[in-house]
Amino acid sequence: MEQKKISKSVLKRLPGYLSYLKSMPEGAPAHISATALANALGMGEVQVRKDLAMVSDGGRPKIGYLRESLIFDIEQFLGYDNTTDAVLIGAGKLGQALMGYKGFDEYGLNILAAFDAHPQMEKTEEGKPVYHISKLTSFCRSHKVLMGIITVPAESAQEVADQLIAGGIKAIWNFAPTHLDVPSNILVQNENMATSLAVLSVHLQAQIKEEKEIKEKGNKG
Amino acid sequence: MEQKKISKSVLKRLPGYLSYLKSMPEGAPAHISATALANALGMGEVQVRKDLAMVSDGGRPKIGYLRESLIFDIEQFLGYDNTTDAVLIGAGKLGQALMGYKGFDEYGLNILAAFDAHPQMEKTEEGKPVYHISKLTSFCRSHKVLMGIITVPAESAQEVADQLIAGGIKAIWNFAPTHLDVPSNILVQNENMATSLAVLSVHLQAQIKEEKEIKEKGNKG
DNA sequence: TAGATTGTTAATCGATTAACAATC
DNA sequence: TAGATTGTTAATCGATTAACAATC
Repeated sequence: MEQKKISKSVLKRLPGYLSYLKSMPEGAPAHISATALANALGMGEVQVRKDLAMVSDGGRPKIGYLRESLIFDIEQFLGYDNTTDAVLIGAGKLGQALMGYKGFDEYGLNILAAFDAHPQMEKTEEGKPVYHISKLTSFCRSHKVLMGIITVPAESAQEVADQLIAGGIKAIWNFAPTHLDVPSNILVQNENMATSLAVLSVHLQAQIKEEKEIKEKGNKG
Repeated sequence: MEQKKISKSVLKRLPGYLSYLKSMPEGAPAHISATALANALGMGEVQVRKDLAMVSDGGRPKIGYLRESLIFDIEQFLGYDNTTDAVLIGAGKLGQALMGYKGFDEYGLNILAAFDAHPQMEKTEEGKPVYHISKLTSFCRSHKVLMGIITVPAESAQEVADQLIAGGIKAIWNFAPTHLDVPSNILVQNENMATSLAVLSVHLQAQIKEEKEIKEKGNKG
């Protein structure tokens, strides 16, 4: 391995391998082949092998990869070993759901606090503080926060992004369904439900159309 | 236009255009050029033009596309005009957040009911019924539901998917962080937070490393 | 008419897949 | 040894970008 530049497509597949590997029972064999992984996840085995080559220092022919070190290598590569502090803006339902999600630990993500234009409470159920949005920029600066999670309505998202950037943030996880304008050194990762829905919707349309055609043929025949 | 087969990459960009177009104020000009759209969304103008060509029946040189009909065309293409009924399984925080999200109307998505292994309530805040999971398959069949939204923990996701498929569902929106094994005619769209987090995490790692190097250089110099 | 903008055709780029040699 | 599996090199595929002709 050792830092060939990784492509985004590969990067996006790594969490899938990781989660599958971690979900395997203790009793499972210590080694796993790319072939087995590929079959389990419904992927091509060559692709899996190439992906793994990017992060691991190799498997053994006929045996495969040591599961334990594969997990370690992927986690290390993804930076799940060192914790990232984050703030979340918008303590609505989605925001609260994210604040309450225990699983983020596993990804090295630690949400320090929530911010809201109209805080309804002082602390979330999990005991994380909820501050007024006016404190956002200074909080980010003083806590050296590098990541912001935006769960406000689309209208306020750009404004929030600007404040985050003013606070020194380098990456934004954007759940608001809108495009954010940011300097080129800031990464915006859009969690866009609309995108997924589009894919689903178009698939269903095709399905419905297909069924209708079959039915019509049946009636005529 | 007229049904050239659309690629997934194009499909995924359409909601972005749509949302931008819809967000424009009433007072804005009736026409918009691909160039303007591209600049607003930080994309290449050729790409935008090609994408629009897939769904619209053309703009006019020097003038651009009629905004109104572009919106109509994209919505039609994405099937947002006819409503899709869906069920949601897993009435936890995320599930409730999705149940309560008003914006799905806009995408033609209508969540009929929620199902849970241990229902905590009879109805959600929004008045949608919450049933025991044992009713899932028969409900899907009798209501001819085509889409299932899975917001249960990873361990139970496959089981839920199987029940959905038994109920005749054709598309699954999967929020559980796990791979689902399904027949090839069923579409699974994974809403995978882990994927996004991986991208963000790797970006931040690179940022941190870069900063450290600059600082070290500064100290030496 | 001149020029902005469209749509198309060709060139480039990147990612996936196939073929094959290396190895335990 | 034989064969499963790895890793690499080459071929294919698809998507993006560039160049350019058409048009209002």
